[in-house]
Amino acid sequence: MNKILIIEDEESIATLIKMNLIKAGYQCDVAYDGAEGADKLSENHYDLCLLDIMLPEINGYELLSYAKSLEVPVMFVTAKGETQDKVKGLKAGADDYITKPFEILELLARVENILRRFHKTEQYIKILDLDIDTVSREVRKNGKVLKLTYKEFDLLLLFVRNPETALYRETIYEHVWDSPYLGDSRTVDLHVQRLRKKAGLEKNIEAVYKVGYRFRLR
Amino acid sequence: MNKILIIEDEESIATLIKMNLIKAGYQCDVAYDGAEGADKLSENHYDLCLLDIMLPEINGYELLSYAKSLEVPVMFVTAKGETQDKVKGLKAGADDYITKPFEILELLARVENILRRFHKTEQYIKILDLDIDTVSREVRKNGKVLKLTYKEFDLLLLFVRNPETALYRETIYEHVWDSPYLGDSRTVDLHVQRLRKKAGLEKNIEAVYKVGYRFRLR
DNA sequence: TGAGTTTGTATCATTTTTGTAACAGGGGAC
DNA sequence: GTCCCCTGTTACAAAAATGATACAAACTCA
Repeated sequence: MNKILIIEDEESIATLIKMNLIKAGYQCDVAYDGAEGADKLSENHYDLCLLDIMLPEINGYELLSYAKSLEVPVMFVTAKGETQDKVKGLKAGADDYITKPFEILELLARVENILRRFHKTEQYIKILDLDIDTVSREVRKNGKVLKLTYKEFDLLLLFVRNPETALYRETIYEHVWDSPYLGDSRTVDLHVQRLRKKAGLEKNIEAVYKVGYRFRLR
Repeated sequence: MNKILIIEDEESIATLIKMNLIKAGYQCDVAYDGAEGADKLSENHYDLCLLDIMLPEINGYELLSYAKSLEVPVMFVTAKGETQDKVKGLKAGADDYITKPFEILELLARVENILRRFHKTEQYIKILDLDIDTVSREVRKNGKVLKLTYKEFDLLLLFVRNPETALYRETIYEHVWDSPYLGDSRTVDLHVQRLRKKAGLEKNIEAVYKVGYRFRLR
């Protein structure tokens, strides 16, 4: 699961980006100023940082070098016409930049591109006898398309991106349902059963007693 | 089929790039110096030009402006450490750059990215049994002109430019209506129905439950 | 101005997804 | 070995999403 930090002081833009990234299957945090951004960077591991150059308090370049020191790839988000900033940003080591206003499709393409470059994500995932296309949201097993529902697909993605990992129900719920887990619900279990059955993963998704489930590759 | 011109004097590198691009499904020409490059650019239409900066005879920047005048996207190929060149290249209008030595996967990703970005300005698109002229905004199906409305045309364009992709309603709305999607509106759906009917794409535009729609080529 | 288009909302029918409940069975803890 | 909690399974009903149709507002073009 890829985690992206958005550092952007304009709330509407931050929200727009966040919504779209979440839809595309990423996990997102937002920081509204440089200080908050630096805090979040130090507290969590992120796979990518979208960074607005013009920020209150700490400016973008300082944050850039901080992120780089943590080996987090950075994509600059610049306002239109600030060509000098683009150049400066690239010199300073940003991995990409995008100019506001931008097409959401372009943003997604660039995000994917960066993550792919840093070997974090792929459009196609081949695992066991499954071929997963994360862009078309299709899964094939031995060439035959599986009819997975929205949640089943997200659940499968979580498993294949975290193989051999004991995933807590809480973790699963929060990733797939994107809302806090209130405990005491069989929802996750039921979806796991359905996924197991549809994808023929009875042997590969195993229950971990009192924890949740684990995806086995063997 | 996308056609790519590689202008590169080092034969081993040119061959390596060519081989990989062909394998990835592109059609390739190679020019070994600037003069040959300029000739080929004038003789054929290319969708992308990969351009080495350090060339005998004509240097990369002159070729860049020539390619730009023909509206051919250009990606600079620079040797490592030539940071100044990167900056200069971007300023001069290159659409992307890549540093030697590079990962083939990265090259392919970047090529794809550029083509995706520029595909949007292609005048003629032939797909399935449709002929689309993006300038006159006319669509023919088996030679017969379809009477599409403004929004229907934009919607069709979005689909044909993103085939086999699960497009979210948000994405569709923001692209075609060019304003933020506020959720909970059947507008996109309705336009999809109309487009399906008028263009006879009932089989090709399929609903992706809880997501939006997907354009199928098969 | 007025007829014809285009566009978006509202409504209803149908299909699909999702989550709760209830019960059965099995694996740990002791 | 026994008991109990946890997980597997099935059924069902609520909720949500999509397709289809009708209609009204907005816009176009003569």
